[in-house]
Amino acid sequence: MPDSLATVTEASAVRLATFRLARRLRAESAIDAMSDAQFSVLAGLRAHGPHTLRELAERERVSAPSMNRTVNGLEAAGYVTRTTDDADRRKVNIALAPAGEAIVLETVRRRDAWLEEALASLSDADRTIVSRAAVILQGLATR
Amino acid sequence: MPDSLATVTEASAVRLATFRLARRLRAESAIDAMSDAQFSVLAGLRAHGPHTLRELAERERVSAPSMNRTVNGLEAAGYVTRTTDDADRRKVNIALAPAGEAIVLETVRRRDAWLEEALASLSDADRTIVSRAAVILQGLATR
DNA sequence: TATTGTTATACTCTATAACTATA
DNA sequence: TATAGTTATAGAGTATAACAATA
Repeated sequence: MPDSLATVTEASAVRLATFRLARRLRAESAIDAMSDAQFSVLAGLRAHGPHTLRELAERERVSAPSMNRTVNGLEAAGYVTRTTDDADRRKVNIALAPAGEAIVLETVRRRDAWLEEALASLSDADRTIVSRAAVILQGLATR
Repeated sequence: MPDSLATVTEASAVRLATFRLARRLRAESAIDAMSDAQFSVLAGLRAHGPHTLRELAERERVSAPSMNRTVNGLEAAGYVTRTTDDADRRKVNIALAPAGEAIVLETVRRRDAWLEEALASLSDADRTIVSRAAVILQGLATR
């Protein structure tokens, strides 16, 4: 029943706008060869500092073996470093390498540049609405 | 808008809110076993009707062989149907099966239910801001 | 014995190259 | 010859089960 698609509720309008904008922003990246999974790990390390493998796996809601593979790729590319923990030698500390930080910063710069240009096309009133909504929506997502 | 520092901050806030909300909403799904790639195809068929393989691949910005595999899985699960086009027998029409439509509707229902509850916690003024922002942001994402 | 990380194995999604069937 | 779809092959990300090292 295609007619039901015309009935756009407030919630579905927010859902559609969120997914479409996220998809558009995700396309702006410093490196085509970098997967979402890899970038998410780099961004997590940039925002929250070094993690053990287990901590990274939990943050990304992924299994430890899966995270191990992703970290293997990032390490091979020189984006992260792996060092055994001195206090507990079972643990491995995974930290952002300079090349990894550069990727995060450049990707964020590109995404914000795209958004900046898009926002510049709006009226002052619309920009104010978007700015306020960003604060409100972030509160909803993290409550 | 001359203040470029304020502009960057505004863009960053929109970017973070968008990614966090999208991630939170994506977690609400009818079936754990369904991947994002599979669900995106079903949602596209639901919104825009039957597609050829090539059309689906272009819509999802994926190669034809990759889409062929995804469609194979969806067909094996009974979520889509494949029928040879009568007018041009090289083409295959891929359409949403009832079971596939049920998955889309249930996932959308869960996501909107989560969002409705979240929006219900807001003041009327904040809700109005979010509703108006949804329209504005969707315009930006699809321009 | 419990925890941390890794390896073994398998399935999905991604790609490019090459093939078949049809126009 | 050109187009639509599929198959062949390979790499990355996902999982669970099993293992080694360490606490």
